[in-house]
Amino acid sequence: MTAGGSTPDRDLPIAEMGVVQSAGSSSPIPEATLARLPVYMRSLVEMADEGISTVSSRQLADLAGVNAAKVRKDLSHLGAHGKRGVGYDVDRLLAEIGGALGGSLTPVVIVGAGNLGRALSRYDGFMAGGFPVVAVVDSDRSLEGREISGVSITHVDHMDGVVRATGSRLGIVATPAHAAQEAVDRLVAAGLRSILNFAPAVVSVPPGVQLRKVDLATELQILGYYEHVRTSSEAPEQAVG
Amino acid sequence: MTAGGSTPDRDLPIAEMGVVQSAGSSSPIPEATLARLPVYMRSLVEMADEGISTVSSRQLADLAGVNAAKVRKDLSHLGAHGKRGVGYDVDRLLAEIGGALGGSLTPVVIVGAGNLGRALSRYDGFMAGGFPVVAVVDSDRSLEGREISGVSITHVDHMDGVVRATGSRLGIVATPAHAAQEAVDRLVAAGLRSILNFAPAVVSVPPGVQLRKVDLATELQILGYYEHVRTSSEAPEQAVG
DNA sequence: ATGCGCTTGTGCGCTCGATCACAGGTCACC
DNA sequence: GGTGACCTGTGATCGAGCGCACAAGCGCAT
Repeated sequence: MTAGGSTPDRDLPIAEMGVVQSAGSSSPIPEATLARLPVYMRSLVEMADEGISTVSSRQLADLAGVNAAKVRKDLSHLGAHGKRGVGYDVDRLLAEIGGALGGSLTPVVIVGAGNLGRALSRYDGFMAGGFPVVAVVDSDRSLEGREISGVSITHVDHMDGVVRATGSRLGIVATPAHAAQEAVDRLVAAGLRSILNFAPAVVSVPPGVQLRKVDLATELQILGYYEHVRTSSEAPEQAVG
Repeated sequence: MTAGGSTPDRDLPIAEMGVVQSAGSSSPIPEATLARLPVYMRSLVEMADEGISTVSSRQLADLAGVNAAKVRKDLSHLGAHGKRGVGYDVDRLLAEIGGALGGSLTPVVIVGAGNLGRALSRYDGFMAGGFPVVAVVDSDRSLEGREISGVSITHVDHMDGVVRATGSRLGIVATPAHAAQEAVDRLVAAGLRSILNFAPAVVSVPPGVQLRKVDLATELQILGYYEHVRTSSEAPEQAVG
């Protein structure tokens, strides 16, 4: 592929991060499906709690706010076999989704004990989802030793030891933008391969490391755009009286 | 359901929410582009601070971590005209992106003063991005009057008045899952048309209301999947020494 | 036992976004 | 003034995901 010296507009390579290839063992679940599985899971847990044992794609679709065909196609990726004319077994479905997503507990380390870091450390949803926060590190030595919901803050210089001692497998970056790249680098150096970045900064990771981004300000700006468009187009009609 | 006799798999209608149609006045910027504009903006601000006055699509692409062609196509949606052979004028580009995204300040109201709500209220990135948090409401009366970074908490029953008094245009839902739908309903009733939901729940809104979702637990579960896949495929080689 | 209604699983066409490649325009330098 | 290096804007191609529609399967009522 254009090996020689041509390539007019070649741009930067950019480590592909669409779908992790890894050793394709069992299931290459598409990203879009992956993002919906947790939503299905929550609905299924509720149903299980209510004693419901069977669910149709349509019911699940309503609860999850998506299309029924999409639900079926999503579940087909799990090798989940529902019964035609009946539906899916709630418990079995829960087990299958749970199995696909990793099942057991996955410990998390959070970098940055500022507003956001502290809030995330205390966020019940993580623990409930099987992601206990087992470590919090920060670059501020004055925070060292302070406790957040049972976890004491460690200095970032000791990250390697903390990650090893706690068995952390997922890293969350909740630092200011200017510290994000270093935080990520340190997490990678400590052996982590999956990182969630909350800092409003573009960071790069070596190939093989999964990096996802949650950009709070950007989300608001997107909403702001629609709000802006709406008000702009409504303004002319506003002054009626 | 299944009222009529036809429509084999008709499923629910689901209020379209792909691209807001509104009165298509000036620019139907695609979602994907929209999500990148704030990233470009941050890079451009940095460049402007450094006194750089011109930028090529390639440079901007490097800073934003994307493809140069994508940058050009994105910017073309703004009617942004760079000079061939030269690049884009940084200041002008900033003005154009800012204009497209809404420009001026857009006040935000946050529902839910728990861990997450408080953290978001204090999040500098919002203010910096032009989204000052002007109101925080909660259903817990014991929090009433307490201050968070200059804003005092109001009871949710007074939401209408607070929204009107503060001129809030964007709503953020940071409640527990079970309270999310009601929070959204109240925001809509108060006249807001753009809502960002942090609660891990599926909520529905009437047509014409923009609803975006940030699902923290889901993000972790997606990472957990990749981590799971990776470790599963590496496990066989693990037991050596 | 048999028919009928309900539900799954999936092939198909469509839309959207990403990337490539190139023609057209601009500037600097000689 | 001419030439070459550089950069933008965009048409074309490609792939992913979505929704539809339907054939195949299952269970209940009779």
